[in-house]
Amino acid sequence: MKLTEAKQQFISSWGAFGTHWGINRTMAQIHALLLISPDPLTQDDIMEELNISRGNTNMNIRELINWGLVERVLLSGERKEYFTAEKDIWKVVKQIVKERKKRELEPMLQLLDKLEEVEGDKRDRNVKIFVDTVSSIKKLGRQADKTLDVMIKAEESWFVGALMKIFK
Amino acid sequence: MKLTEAKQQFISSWGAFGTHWGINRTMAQIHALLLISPDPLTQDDIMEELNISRGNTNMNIRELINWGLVERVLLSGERKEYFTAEKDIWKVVKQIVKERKKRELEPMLQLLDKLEEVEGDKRDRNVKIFVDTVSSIKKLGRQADKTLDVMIKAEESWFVGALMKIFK
DNA sequence: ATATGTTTTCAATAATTTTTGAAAACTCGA
DNA sequence: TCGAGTTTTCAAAAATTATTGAAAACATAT
Repeated sequence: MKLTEAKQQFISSWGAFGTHWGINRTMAQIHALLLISPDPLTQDDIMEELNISRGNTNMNIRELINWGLVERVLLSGERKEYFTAEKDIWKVVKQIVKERKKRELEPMLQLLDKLEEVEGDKRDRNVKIFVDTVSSIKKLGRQADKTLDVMIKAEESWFVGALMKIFK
Repeated sequence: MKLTEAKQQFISSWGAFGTHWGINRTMAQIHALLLISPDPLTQDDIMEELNISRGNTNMNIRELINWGLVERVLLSGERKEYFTAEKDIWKVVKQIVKERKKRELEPMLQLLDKLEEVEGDKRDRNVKIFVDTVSSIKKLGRQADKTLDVMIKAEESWFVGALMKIFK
Protein backbone atom coordinates (compact mmCIF):
# COMPACT_ATOMS: atom_id res chain seq x y z
CA MET A 1 0.00 0.00 0.00
CA LYS A 2 1.20 3.47 -0.90
CA LEU A 3 1.62 6.13 1.76
CA THR A 4 -1.01 8.39 0.24
CA GLU A 5 -3.62 5.67 0.32
CA ALA A 6 -2.63 4.55 3.80
CA LYS A 7 -2.94 8.10 5.08
CA GLN A 8 -6.39 8.43 3.56
CA GLN A 9 -7.51 5.22 5.20
CA PHE A 10 -6.06 6.18 8.53
CA ILE A 11 -7.76 9.55 8.48
CA SER A 12 -11.09 8.28 7.35
CA SER A 13 -11.28 5.41 9.79
CA TRP A 14 -10.09 7.57 12.63
CA GLY A 15 -13.01 9.82 11.71
CA ALA A 16 -15.48 6.94 11.72
CA PHE A 17 -14.04 5.69 14.98
CA GLY A 18 -14.53 9.10 16.53
CA THR A 19 -18.23 9.15 15.74
CA HIS A 20 -18.71 6.11 17.98
CA TRP A 21 -17.28 8.12 20.80
CA GLY A 22 -19.34 11.26 20.54
CA ILE A 23 -16.62 13.12 18.63
CA ASN A 24 -17.50 14.58 15.29
CA ARG A 25 -16.02 13.15 12.18
CA THR A 26 -14.15 16.25 11.08
CA MET A 27 -12.59 16.89 14.44
CA ALA A 28 -11.27 13.34 14.55
CA GLN A 29 -9.99 13.61 10.99
CA ILE A 30 -8.12 16.80 11.65
CA HIS A 31 -6.59 15.18 14.67
CA ALA A 32 -5.57 12.16 12.64
CA LEU A 33 -4.03 14.34 9.95
CA LEU A 34 -1.98 16.27 12.47
CA LEU A 35 -0.88 13.08 14.19
CA ILE A 36 0.77 11.82 11.04
CA SER A 37 2.19 15.13 9.85
CA PRO A 38 5.86 15.55 10.67
CA ASP A 39 5.56 19.33 10.62
CA PRO A 40 2.94 21.76 11.85
CA LEU A 41 0.18 22.63 9.36
CA THR A 42 -1.79 25.77 8.64
CA GLN A 43 -5.54 26.02 8.38
CA ASP A 44 -5.17 26.16 4.63
CA ASP A 45 -3.12 22.98 4.57
CA ILE A 46 -5.82 21.22 6.54
CA MET A 47 -8.67 22.59 4.44
CA GLU A 48 -6.97 21.45 1.31
CA GLU A 49 -5.95 18.04 2.58
CA LEU A 50 -9.39 17.17 3.93
CA ASN A 51 -11.53 19.16 1.50
CA ILE A 52 -13.45 21.04 4.12
CA SER A 53 -14.46 24.68 4.45
CA ARG A 54 -12.56 27.35 6.30
CA GLY A 55 -15.23 27.77 8.97
CA ASN A 56 -15.44 24.10 9.67
CA THR A 57 -11.69 23.78 9.90
CA ASN A 58 -11.42 26.70 12.23
CA MET A 59 -14.14 25.54 14.60
CA ASN A 60 -12.79 22.06 14.88
CA ILE A 61 -9.22 23.15 15.41
CA ARG A 62 -10.44 25.36 18.20
CA GLU A 63 -12.30 22.45 19.72
CA LEU A 64 -9.20 20.27 19.53
CA ILE A 65 -7.28 22.99 21.30
CA ASN A 66 -9.95 23.04 24.03
CA TRP A 67 -9.50 19.35 24.44
CA GLY A 68 -5.78 19.93 24.83
CA LEU A 69 -4.94 17.70 21.88
CA VAL A 70 -3.63 20.32 19.49
CA GLU A 71 -1.66 23.45 19.96
CA ARG A 72 -0.88 26.59 18.07
CA VAL A 73 2.69 27.00 16.93
CA LEU A 74 4.19 30.29 15.91
CA LEU A 75 6.87 29.95 13.32
CA SER A 76 9.20 32.91 13.35
CA GLY A 77 8.86 35.12 10.33
CA GLU A 78 5.53 33.55 9.39
CA ARG A 79 2.30 35.48 9.53
CA LYS A 80 0.08 32.40 9.55
CA GLU A 81 -0.63 30.23 12.52
CA TYR A 82 0.51 26.64 12.47
CA PHE A 83 -0.97 23.72 14.37
CA THR A 84 0.52 20.57 15.71
CA ALA A 85 -0.78 17.58 17.67
CA GLU A 86 0.76 15.87 20.64
CA LYS A 87 2.45 12.81 19.20
CA ASP A 88 2.87 10.70 22.32
CA ILE A 89 -0.19 8.46 22.19
CA TRP A 90 -0.15 7.68 25.86
CA LYS A 91 -0.35 11.39 26.61
CA VAL A 92 -3.16 11.74 24.12
CA VAL A 93 -5.13 8.98 25.78
CA LYS A 94 -4.55 10.45 29.22
CA GLN A 95 -5.67 13.85 28.04
CA ILE A 96 -8.88 12.46 26.55
CA VAL A 97 -9.61 10.46 29.69
CA LYS A 98 -9.01 13.52 31.82
CA GLU A 99 -11.40 15.68 29.82
CA ARG A 100 -14.16 13.12 29.58
CA LYS A 101 -13.90 12.36 33.25
CA LYS A 102 -14.35 16.02 34.01
CA ARG A 103 -17.10 16.59 31.49
CA GLU A 104 -19.12 13.43 31.95
CA LEU A 105 -18.23 11.19 34.84
CA GLU A 106 -18.03 13.85 37.52
CA PRO A 107 -21.37 15.52 36.72
CA MET A 108 -22.98 12.10 36.59
CA LEU A 109 -21.67 11.23 40.04
CA GLN A 110 -23.00 14.49 41.41
CA LEU A 111 -26.42 13.78 40.00
CA LEU A 112 -26.42 10.28 41.47
CA ASP A 113 -25.65 11.71 44.89
CA LYS A 114 -28.80 13.78 44.68
CA LEU A 115 -30.94 10.99 43.30
CA GLU A 116 -29.90 8.58 45.99
CA GLU A 117 -31.64 10.76 48.54
CA VAL A 118 -35.06 10.20 47.06
CA GLU A 119 -37.75 10.26 49.70
CA GLY A 120 -39.98 7.26 50.21
CA ASP A 121 -40.35 4.00 52.02
CA LYS A 122 -37.66 1.46 51.25
CA ARG A 123 -40.25 -1.25 51.61
CA ASP A 124 -41.82 0.05 48.44
CA ARG A 125 -40.29 -2.15 45.73
CA ASN A 126 -40.08 0.81 43.38
CA VAL A 127 -38.16 2.92 45.84
CA LYS A 128 -35.91 0.06 46.76
CA ILE A 129 -34.86 -0.84 43.26
CA PHE A 130 -34.35 2.78 42.37
CA VAL A 131 -32.08 3.45 45.31
CA ASP A 132 -30.22 0.19 44.84
CA THR A 133 -29.62 0.86 41.17
CA VAL A 134 -28.47 4.40 41.75
CA SER A 135 -26.14 3.45 44.53
CA SER A 136 -24.58 0.57 42.71
CA ILE A 137 -23.91 2.76 39.70
CA LYS A 138 -22.46 5.35 42.02
CA LYS A 139 -20.20 2.83 43.68
CA LEU A 140 -18.77 1.63 40.41
CA GLY A 141 -18.52 5.17 39.11
CA ARG A 142 -16.52 6.31 42.13
CA GLN A 143 -14.19 3.40 41.73
CA ALA A 144 -13.68 4.26 38.08
CA ASP A 145 -13.09 7.87 39.00
CA LYS A 146 -10.34 7.00 41.43
CA THR A 147 -8.75 4.54 39.08
CA LEU A 148 -8.69 7.04 36.26
CA ASP A 149 -7.12 9.65 38.51
CA VAL A 150 -4.20 7.39 39.10
CA MET A 151 -3.97 6.48 35.46
CA ILE A 152 -3.88 10.13 34.44
CA LYS A 153 -0.84 10.66 36.57
CA ALA A 154 0.91 7.50 35.51
CA GLU A 155 3.78 7.05 33.13
CA GLU A 156 3.04 4.66 30.35
CA SER A 157 5.82 2.31 31.30
CA TRP A 158 4.69 2.20 34.90
CA PHE A 159 1.09 1.76 33.95
CA VAL A 160 1.59 -1.02 31.48
CA GLY A 161 4.00 -2.73 33.83
CA ALA A 162 1.56 -2.60 36.70
CA LEU A 163 -1.29 -3.89 34.59
CA MET A 164 0.83 -6.71 33.26
CA LYS A 165 1.52 -7.74 36.80
CA ILE A 166 -2.11 -8.19 37.72
CA PHE A 167 -3.41 -9.23 34.40
CA LYS A 168 -1.08 -12.18 34.18
CA MET B 1 -37.19 14.71 45.90
CA LYS B 2 -40.12 12.50 44.99
CA LEU B 3 -39.58 9.14 43.32
CA THR B 4 -41.42 10.18 40.17
CA GLU B 5 -39.21 13.18 39.68
CA ALA B 6 -36.06 11.28 40.51
CA LYS B 7 -36.97 8.60 37.97
CA GLN B 8 -37.51 11.23 35.31
CA GLN B 9 -34.16 12.77 36.01
CA PHE B 10 -32.39 9.48 36.05
CA ILE B 11 -33.90 8.45 32.73
CA SER B 12 -33.27 11.72 31.04
CA SER B 13 -29.70 12.08 32.14
CA TRP B 14 -28.94 8.49 31.32
CA GLY B 15 -30.20 9.35 27.85
CA ALA B 16 -28.00 12.42 27.58
CA PHE B 17 -25.06 10.45 28.90
CA GLY B 18 -25.62 7.81 26.25
CA THR B 19 -25.38 10.31 23.43
CA HIS B 20 -21.79 11.05 24.45
CA TRP B 21 -21.01 7.42 23.94
CA GLY B 22 -22.46 6.86 20.51
CA ILE B 23 -25.68 5.37 21.88
CA ASN B 24 -28.93 6.96 20.89
CA ARG B 25 -30.97 8.79 23.43
CA THR B 26 -34.03 6.57 23.28
CA MET B 27 -32.09 3.37 23.60
CA ALA B 28 -30.36 4.65 26.70
CA GLN B 29 -33.64 5.86 28.16
CA ILE B 30 -35.34 2.54 27.67
CA HIS B 31 -32.41 0.88 29.32
CA ALA B 32 -32.57 3.28 32.24
CA LEU B 33 -36.29 2.70 32.65
CA LEU B 34 -35.86 -1.05 32.72
CA LEU B 35 -32.97 -0.78 35.17
CA ILE B 36 -35.17 0.88 37.75
CA SER B 37 -38.29 -1.19 37.14
CA PRO B 38 -38.75 -3.94 39.67
CA ASP B 39 -40.82 -5.99 37.25
CA PRO B 40 -40.57 -6.67 33.53
CA LEU B 41 -42.39 -4.20 31.28
CA THR B 42 -44.24 -4.54 28.00
CA GLN B 43 -43.71 -2.43 24.91
CA ASP B 44 -46.86 -0.54 25.79
CA ASP B 45 -45.60 0.23 29.27
CA ILE B 46 -42.40 1.64 27.80
CA MET B 47 -44.18 3.64 25.11
CA GLU B 48 -46.42 5.20 27.66
CA GLU B 49 -43.75 5.91 30.22
CA LEU B 50 -41.36 7.54 27.76
CA ASN B 51 -43.91 8.96 25.33
CA ILE B 52 -42.43 7.40 22.26
CA SER B 53 -43.96 5.59 19.32
CA ARG B 54 -44.43 1.89 18.95
CA GLY B 55 -41.93 1.57 16.11
CA ASN B 56 -39.26 3.46 17.94
CA THR B 57 -39.78 1.43 21.07
CA ASN B 58 -39.64 -1.81 19.19
CA MET B 59 -36.45 -0.98 17.29
CA ASN B 60 -34.59 0.18 20.34
CA ILE B 61 -35.64 -2.78 22.45
CA ARG B 62 -34.38 -5.02 19.73
CA GLU B 63 -31.09 -3.15 19.68
CA LEU B 64 -30.75 -3.48 23.45
CA ILE B 65 -31.31 -7.19 23.07
CA ASN B 66 -28.53 -7.32 20.45
CA TRP B 67 -26.25 -5.62 22.91
CA GLY B 68 -27.14 -8.27 25.45
CA LEU B 69 -28.46 -5.72 27.92
CA VAL B 70 -32.13 -6.60 27.83
CA GLU B 71 -33.98 -9.83 27.50
CA ARG B 72 -37.42 -11.03 26.63
CA VAL B 73 -39.39 -12.59 29.41
CA LEU B 74 -42.42 -14.77 28.88
CA LEU B 75 -44.92 -14.56 31.66
CA SER B 76 -47.10 -17.61 31.78
CA GLY B 77 -50.66 -16.98 30.78
CA GLU B 78 -49.76 -13.63 29.20
CA ARG B 79 -50.01 -13.01 25.50
CA LYS B 80 -47.71 -10.00 25.51
CA GLU B 81 -43.95 -10.05 25.66
CA TYR B 82 -42.24 -8.56 28.66
CA PHE B 83 -38.75 -7.12 28.86
CA THR B 84 -36.26 -6.87 31.63
CA ALA B 85 -32.73 -5.51 32.02
CA GLU B 86 -29.78 -7.10 33.74
CA LYS B 87 -29.64 -5.40 37.12
CA ASP B 88 -26.08 -6.20 38.13
CA ILE B 89 -24.21 -3.10 37.05
CA TRP B 90 -20.87 -4.80 36.92
CA LYS B 91 -22.30 -7.32 34.47
CA VAL B 92 -23.79 -4.49 32.45
CA VAL B 93 -20.45 -2.73 32.22
CA LYS B 94 -18.68 -5.92 31.24
CA GLN B 95 -21.24 -6.63 28.56
CA ILE B 96 -20.88 -3.16 27.07
CA VAL B 97 -17.10 -3.40 27.13
CA LYS B 98 -17.25 -6.78 25.46
CA GLU B 99 -19.48 -5.56 22.65
CA ARG B 100 -17.58 -2.37 21.99
CA LYS B 101 -14.31 -4.19 22.00
CA LYS B 102 -15.64 -6.55 19.37
CA ARG B 103 -17.31 -3.87 17.30
CA GLU B 104 -14.69 -1.15 17.46
CA LEU B 105 -11.35 -2.02 18.97
CA GLU B 106 -10.77 -5.27 17.14
CA PRO B 107 -11.53 -3.93 13.65
CA MET B 108 -9.34 -0.93 14.38
CA LEU B 109 -6.42 -3.17 15.34
CA GLN B 110 -6.84 -5.16 12.17
CA LEU B 111 -6.73 -2.01 10.10
CA LEU B 112 -3.62 -0.78 11.89
CA ASP B 113 -1.87 -4.06 11.08
CA LYS B 114 -2.45 -3.41 7.41
CA LEU B 115 -1.47 0.24 7.57
CA GLU B 116 1.76 -0.49 9.33
CA GLU B 117 3.00 -2.30 6.25
CA VAL B 118 2.93 0.79 4.10
CA GLU B 119 5.64 0.73 1.46
CA GLY B 120 8.26 3.45 1.35
CA ASP B 121 11.60 4.53 2.63
CA LYS B 122 11.78 4.98 6.39
CA ARG B 123 14.20 7.84 5.85
CA ASP B 124 11.30 9.80 4.40
CA ARG B 125 10.02 11.80 7.36
CA ASN B 126 6.45 11.31 6.22
CA VAL B 127 6.77 7.57 6.10
CA LYS B 128 8.57 7.45 9.39
CA ILE B 129 6.04 9.45 11.35
CA PHE B 130 3.17 7.55 9.80
CA VAL B 131 4.60 4.17 10.70
CA ASP B 132 5.61 5.33 14.16
CA THR B 133 2.18 6.74 14.87
CA VAL B 134 0.37 3.67 13.64
CA SER B 135 2.56 1.32 15.57
CA SER B 136 2.35 3.19 18.81
CA ILE B 137 -1.43 3.28 18.57
CA LYS B 138 -1.38 -0.40 17.83
CA LYS B 139 0.81 -1.15 20.80
CA LEU B 140 -1.46 0.68 23.20
CA GLY B 141 -4.53 -0.80 21.55
CA ARG B 142 -3.24 -4.33 21.96
CA GLN B 143 -2.48 -3.70 25.58
CA ALA B 144 -5.99 -2.36 26.11
CA ASP B 145 -7.43 -5.35 24.31
CA LYS B 146 -5.67 -7.80 26.59
CA THR B 147 -6.54 -5.86 29.68
CA LEU B 148 -10.20 -5.72 28.76
CA ASP B 149 -10.24 -9.45 28.10
CA VAL B 150 -9.20 -10.10 31.65
CA MET B 151 -11.66 -7.56 32.97
CA ILE B 152 -14.51 -9.17 31.08
CA LYS B 153 -13.83 -12.42 32.84
CA ALA B 154 -13.33 -10.91 36.25
CA GLU B 155 -15.65 -10.85 39.21
CA GLU B 156 -16.34 -7.39 40.46
CA SER B 157 -14.92 -8.08 43.87
CA TRP B 158 -11.74 -9.51 42.44
CA PHE B 159 -11.38 -6.71 39.97
CA VAL B 160 -11.90 -3.88 42.39
CA GLY B 161 -9.64 -5.57 44.91
CA ALA B 162 -6.86 -5.96 42.40
CA LEU B 163 -7.13 -2.40 41.23
CA MET B 164 -7.12 -1.13 44.79
CA LYS B 165 -3.89 -2.94 45.34
CA ILE B 166 -2.03 -1.21 42.57
CA PHE B 167 -3.76 2.07 42.72
CA LYS B 168 -2.72 2.92 46.25
C1' DA C 1 -59.98 -20.98 8.79
C1' DT C 2 -60.73 -16.80 10.90
C1' DA C 3 -60.66 -13.24 14.18
C1' DT C 4 -58.12 -10.85 17.57
C1' DG C 5 -54.22 -9.29 19.72
C1' DT C 6 -49.40 -8.44 19.18
C1' DT C 7 -44.93 -7.47 16.92
C1' DT C 8 -42.21 -5.89 13.08
C1' DT C 9 -41.10 -3.23 9.11
C1' DC C 10 -40.14 0.79 6.61
C1' DA C 11 -41.19 4.96 3.78
C1' DA C 12 -42.12 9.47 5.05
C1' DT C 13 -41.27 13.15 8.24
C1' DA C 14 -39.07 15.51 11.89
C1' DA C 15 -35.28 16.72 14.68
C1' DT C 16 -30.61 17.28 15.24
C1' DT C 17 -26.02 17.94 13.92
C1' DT C 18 -22.63 19.35 10.75
C1' DT C 19 -20.92 22.19 7.15
C1' DT C 20 -20.60 26.11 4.34
C1' DG C 21 -19.24 30.66 2.92
C1' DA C 22 -19.41 35.32 3.19
C1' DA C 23 -19.03 39.13 6.30
C1' DA C 24 -16.97 40.93 10.34
C1' DA C 25 -13.18 41.20 13.32
C1' DC C 26 -8.64 41.08 14.19
C1' DT C 27 -3.34 41.73 13.45
C1' DC C 28 0.46 44.02 12.23
C1' DG C 29 3.72 46.27 9.02
C1' DA C 30 4.34 50.40 6.56
C1' DT D 1 -4.27 55.30 10.13
C1' DC D 2 -4.63 52.35 6.30
C1' DG D 3 -4.69 48.08 3.96
C1' DA D 4 -3.46 43.36 3.05
C1' DG D 5 -3.41 39.07 5.11
C1' DT D 6 -5.46 36.18 8.36
C1' DT D 7 -8.82 34.34 11.74
C1' DT D 8 -13.39 34.08 13.67
C1' DT D 9 -18.30 34.18 13.70
C1' DC D 10 -22.75 32.69 12.61
C1' DA D 11 -27.12 32.42 9.80
C1' DA D 12 -28.48 29.52 6.26
C1' DA D 13 -28.14 25.09 3.82
C1' DA D 14 -27.00 20.37 3.67
C1' DA D 15 -26.37 16.02 5.59
C1' DT D 16 -27.27 12.79 8.88
C1' DT D 17 -29.85 10.49 12.31
C1' DA D 18 -33.99 9.53 14.90
C1' DT D 19 -38.96 9.04 15.09
C1' DT D 20 -43.50 8.25 13.62
C1' DG D 21 -47.47 5.67 12.32
C1' DA D 22 -49.84 2.83 9.42
C1' DA D 23 -49.64 -1.42 7.01
C1' DA D 24 -47.93 -6.00 6.91
C1' DA D 25 -46.57 -10.00 9.20
C1' DC D 26 -47.01 -13.03 12.79
C1' DA D 27 -49.14 -15.83 16.65
C1' DT D 28 -52.64 -18.07 18.92
C1' DA D 29 -57.23 -19.20 20.68
C1' DT D 30 -61.56 -20.66 19.16
